[in-house]
Amino acid sequence: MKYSQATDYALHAMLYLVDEAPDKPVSVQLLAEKLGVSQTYLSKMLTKLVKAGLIHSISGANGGYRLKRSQEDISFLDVIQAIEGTASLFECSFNHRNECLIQQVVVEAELQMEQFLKSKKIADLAKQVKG
Amino acid sequence: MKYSQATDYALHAMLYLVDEAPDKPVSVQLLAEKLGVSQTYLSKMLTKLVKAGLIHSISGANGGYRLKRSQEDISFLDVIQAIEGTASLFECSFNHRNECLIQQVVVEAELQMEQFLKSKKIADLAKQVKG
DNA sequence: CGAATACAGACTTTATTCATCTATAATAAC
DNA sequence: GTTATTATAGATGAATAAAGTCTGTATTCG
Ligand code: SF4
Ligand code: SF4
Repeated sequence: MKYSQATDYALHAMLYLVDEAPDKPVSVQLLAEKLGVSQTYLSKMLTKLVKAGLIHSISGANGGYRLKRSQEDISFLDVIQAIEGTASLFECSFNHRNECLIQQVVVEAELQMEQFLKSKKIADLAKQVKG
Repeated sequence: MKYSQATDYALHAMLYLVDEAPDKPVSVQLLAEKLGVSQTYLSKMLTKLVKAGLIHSISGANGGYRLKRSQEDISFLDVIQAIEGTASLFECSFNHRNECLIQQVVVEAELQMEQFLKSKKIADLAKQVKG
């Protein structure tokens, strides 16, 4: 049970954008080169980040990707959930709704983790890397 | 990204053992029937639980599985880690050891979840189901 | 217009999960 | 000691998901 590698790429891409893209949009070509992954593959993840409202895309020449929200607001949780989705770690086929105590325990546990990941911002990391 | 179905089976099996197996060992045959899964498949999970030290196995006629530790000590975390292992959710191929800030964040986040799962005991759930 | 860029869908390959089958080892009952 | 009953281990196959590629389309700048 692991995060997909796509999450790895997305986190690094965001880290790059936060760190190095103050004004000009960054193309997927450049990002893919930096991360050592193919353009078309990386573009799928960036598109997910766009749909999650984390970054903004600009078509056409000189286009690319740019942060959308204020940097300080983008958390690890935002990026991870954009890629991995928000489904629970535990989902049983017998859906004994509202009465599944196992599900309740796992969901609450996940909430603990999510709360922490929400408090950690990508920008904090970029600062640390620089300093 | 989800827990494997094996974890689902293992949790239900443990729940059964905690709830209904005070003295006599329970055979994999009975457990498999209760859970609606094949014996050989379920036995793999039970073997993992044995190796994790949660239950005890007895070969031969009238054998089966029995809880090992005191019931109250067996947590969700114990069962989940017995099946899923203890690897981190995030593991990057470039192993920039000790300096990977992303890894540090995720590991600490996991710790939050694990702490919660450790505090929740299987026995608590069995009680709730009964009452 | 033509080049550069993002986006979308079909497709392939690879890895993991899920599950079964078969064989072996241990032990209780007879 | 033989037999029935149980757990354990390993090989194998099927189903599903993840990882990655290819091709084509839409948008925008110059
Ligand atoms: S109680 Fe929850 S986990 Fe158990 S069978 Fe019902 S839905 Fe599934
Ligand atoms: S910093 Fe961490 S996540 Fe990033 S490449 Fe290094 S090991 Fe991988």
